[in-house]
Formats: sequence, structure tokens, C-alpha cells
Amino acid sequence: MQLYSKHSKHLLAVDCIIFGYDLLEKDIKLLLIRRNFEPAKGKWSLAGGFVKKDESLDEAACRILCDLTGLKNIYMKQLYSYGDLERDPGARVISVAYSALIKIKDIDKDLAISNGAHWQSLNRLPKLIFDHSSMVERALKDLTVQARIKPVGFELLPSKFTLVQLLDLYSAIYRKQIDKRNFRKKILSMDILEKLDEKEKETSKKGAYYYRFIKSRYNKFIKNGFYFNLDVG
Amino acid sequence: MQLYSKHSKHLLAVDCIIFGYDLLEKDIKLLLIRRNFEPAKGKWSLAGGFVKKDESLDEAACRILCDLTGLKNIYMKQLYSYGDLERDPGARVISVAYSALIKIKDIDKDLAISNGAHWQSLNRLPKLIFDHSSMVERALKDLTVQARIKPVGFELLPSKFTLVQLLDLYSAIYRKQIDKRNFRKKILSMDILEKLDEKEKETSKKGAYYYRFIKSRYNKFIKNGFYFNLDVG
DNA sequence: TCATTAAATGTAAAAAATACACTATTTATT
DNA sequence: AATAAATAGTGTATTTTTTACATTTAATGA
Repeated sequence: MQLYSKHSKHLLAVDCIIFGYDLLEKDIKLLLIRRNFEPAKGKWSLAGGFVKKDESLDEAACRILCDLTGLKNIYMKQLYSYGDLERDPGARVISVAYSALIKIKDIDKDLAISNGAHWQSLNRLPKLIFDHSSMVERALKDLTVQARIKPVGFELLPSKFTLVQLLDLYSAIYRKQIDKRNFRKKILSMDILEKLDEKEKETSKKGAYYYRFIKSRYNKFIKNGFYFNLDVG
Repeated sequence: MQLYSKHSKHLLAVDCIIFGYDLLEKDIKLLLIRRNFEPAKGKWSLAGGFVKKDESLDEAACRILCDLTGLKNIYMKQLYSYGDLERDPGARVISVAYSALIKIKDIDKDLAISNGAHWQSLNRLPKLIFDHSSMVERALKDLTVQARIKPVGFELLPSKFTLVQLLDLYSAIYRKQIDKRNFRKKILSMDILEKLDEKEKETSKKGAYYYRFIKSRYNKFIKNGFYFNLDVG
């Protein structure tokens, strides 16, 4: 290809901020990697990799997630591209950050461990290499914004969940207490959850009813001008 | 540099969505270019260029804006990176889109014209090359979101403006009519505008008072937990 | 049957958003 | 000098949304 041939070419990477939610600890976690190559070998980093000649950015992000966790068909959201000259001491690399929301139980644990991956609580993250901490910060900000205006929370929960679990998740995302009654009122009034007959009985004697997010109904409402909004507290 | 040497390198470009606001036509405009090189020579495109070896993405965006308009120190917001394999028929190019909000009168008109640049009304945009129309679409969506929650509108207006002009701008951004009284009430209650003694008298006999946006006061309020919000109608 | 534990529920008050029509100021015209 | 014309500027009542808050219910195990 002759066109554009006088212009510089660049190394291009993708880094993935992979969020999970721990139901028991009521804690948002990130899937981090102990890096096994230079530079910064042995340090904590996001899951990442170089973009290949014949794959799009989105494809690269999905490949990296899948290689690490075995997960396919997960929506990966592009967040931002990091292009500072000195961001990677190994060479000039431009990195495109993607985020994913997954259910911790869905990953192939052995595969993840063999790749040096570990879940780390957001509240006590280790120092990360390069500019990966800024990437995390941006991803977190985006998550809090998105959680307000789109039903992304459900991607972090099992398909059956209780309203208490949903509230705890939102408390973890917003990092503040939320009024139980107002929260239930609000989420139920949207009419996008289905109450199941089954109860979750591990955490209480009374037990809490399970609910399911009905995506098809949500999509129908959206078409009719409905806006998801979970401003609380 | 030996590290990473086995990985592919990519052409990397920046494309700029440059917004302006025409006070008289009450119309948002984009600064578009008649492209003067192959492929797609002679077609309409965004202002763009390749990222150089020794410049960051932000620097590349600023350089491209400055080369075209003479403008320096304009905030350019990175929006999204486009990496589909076939997006540019000339070669595989990854492009990072940036947007800028500028005052039409501030640009170096001769420089812009000599570069093939023209202001085009958003309401009748020509067909753009490659995926540039998607870039514009994303930028517009971002503008409408940002205009609600941040005082970005003022970047499109002269430093002195009337409340009628401000309202017209927001009507153009939101693409809907806005109640005059409620709008004035809301923006004035934020206490971030200063009323000047001077009146604008071109458009009416009575004349409308000029106002100024007081950025320093806005910044102070923000520190105290104030949120700009211009939901209207 | 009583104590324990967490789930589930409703209402009143406050705040925010909305709808809406007339008066004020200046200039140009007769 | 009076009047017409044109846009700027203003206030209130109603509706909707948000917030604050305490008791009852269901199940289990002692």
C-alpha cells in the first residue's frame, strides 16, 4: 500500500478494566494481572495486549478478555485512548482502554489463574503500572454515571437477584447509603423486574424474593421514550 | 528499542469535530474540509491528520486545529477511537476523534479558507468520507449531554451575550423550544452570570442586556458541591 | 411460644419542574 | 406629539418528583 506511506506507525494496545461484583463481600472488584514480561515484570497491571494487524479495536478487546477468562460475547465499552509519549517506558505505545462488567462466577477460574489474574477489591487496589490507575479511575467514573442512566448493574449480578442485593450493589457503586424504601419504590415503578416465586434464604430467616431483569421489556420501554434513571439519596 | 518489537505497528490519525455557533442564523455549524489528497480527494471530510512519532494524541489534535484555524489553547475533548479494518480505503488507519467548541469569529479566516475549510450548518451537512458521519453523530450526542451538565455553551458564544442568545443556542443544541421564563429563572438562579450595563441593540428596539459567564465563580461553586444542570422543557 | 433476624411496606412534607400571558422599553412612523 | 411595532423582561399557581422516616411481617431456632 503506497498511500500514507510517509507517515509514522505506532504500537497500539488495548487495556481492559474488568469489573466484577462480590455478592458476599458487597464489594466491586477488578480483575488484575501480575505482568509476566518486561518492562515492569511482576507488577500489577490491567489485562492488556497489542492490537494485531487484522483485528479491530473492539475485536482486540474481546480477544484479550476471552483469552484471560474464557468469556465470549461480553459487551466491552471503549472508554478512552491514552497516547502520552512516556506512558510506557518500554516503547511508545498508544493504548485504548475498554471496560467490561462481568459476573465473577462466569469466568474460567483455572484459565484466569494460569494467566496470573486475580480479583482485587476496589477499596484496596495495589499500585498499577504505567497509567493504568488513571484508566481505572476513568472507568469507575464512567460506571457510576452509566449505572444511573442505564441498567448496567444487572450485568454484575447473577440473573436471579434479590432487591437487597441490587441495593447493596448500587450502594457499592455510588459509595453511599441508599434509602431502602425509596430505592425499592423507584426500581419497581420502572416495571422492568419480574418477581419470582423463589426466595433467597442464605442471608435471612424470612428470605428475600428473587427478581429477574426483563431486558425485552426494558427495550420496549426505551423505544417509547422511557429513560432509566436511578438517582437515589 | 527491542521491547515489543514483534508486534504490529499502525497508522494513527486524529479527526476533529469543530463546532461553531452562528448567532444570526441561530444555527450550529461544523468546520469541514474539502479533502485535497487521495483517497477521496475532493470529498467533504473532518479536519484530520496523522499522529507523529513524537507527539501525544492531544498534541496532534491541537496541532491540527491550529494549522487549520490559527487557534491555540482551545480545549479539545477526546471522544472515541475508530479502529475498524476497512474504515479508510487507503490503508488501515486507526483514528481518534476529538471535538472542539470555538467561536466562529476567532478563527483565522484566510488560513482556514486556504486549507479548504468551510462552515456547514448541522441541518444540512454534506455526505462525509469514511466513518466521519458517525464521528459527527457521536460528537453531537456528547455535546447535548455535556451542555446539560457543564457550562460548555459559553465556549460557543462571544464573551458578552444576551440571555436571548443563550436561549437560542440551547434551543439549537437540544433541537427543541425552551420556555423563556423558566430558562432565565434557571440560569440566573445559578448565579454564574454577570449582568453588564451594556445592551445589545441590533435585534430589537428595546435592546437586551449583555451578560458574561464568570468562570471563576462557577469553579468556586463546583468545589462546594454545586452541579450545573440545565434540563429544560 | 418466644426471641431473633432481616425483608417488606406507605405516607406526609419539601423541593423541583412545568405551564402560562401580560407589561416594559425603545425606535420609527405619521 | 401620539401611536404603532417589535422584542425584552417578568411572577405565580399547579403538578410532579424527591426525600425523610418507623413499623409490621415471615421464618427459624432456642
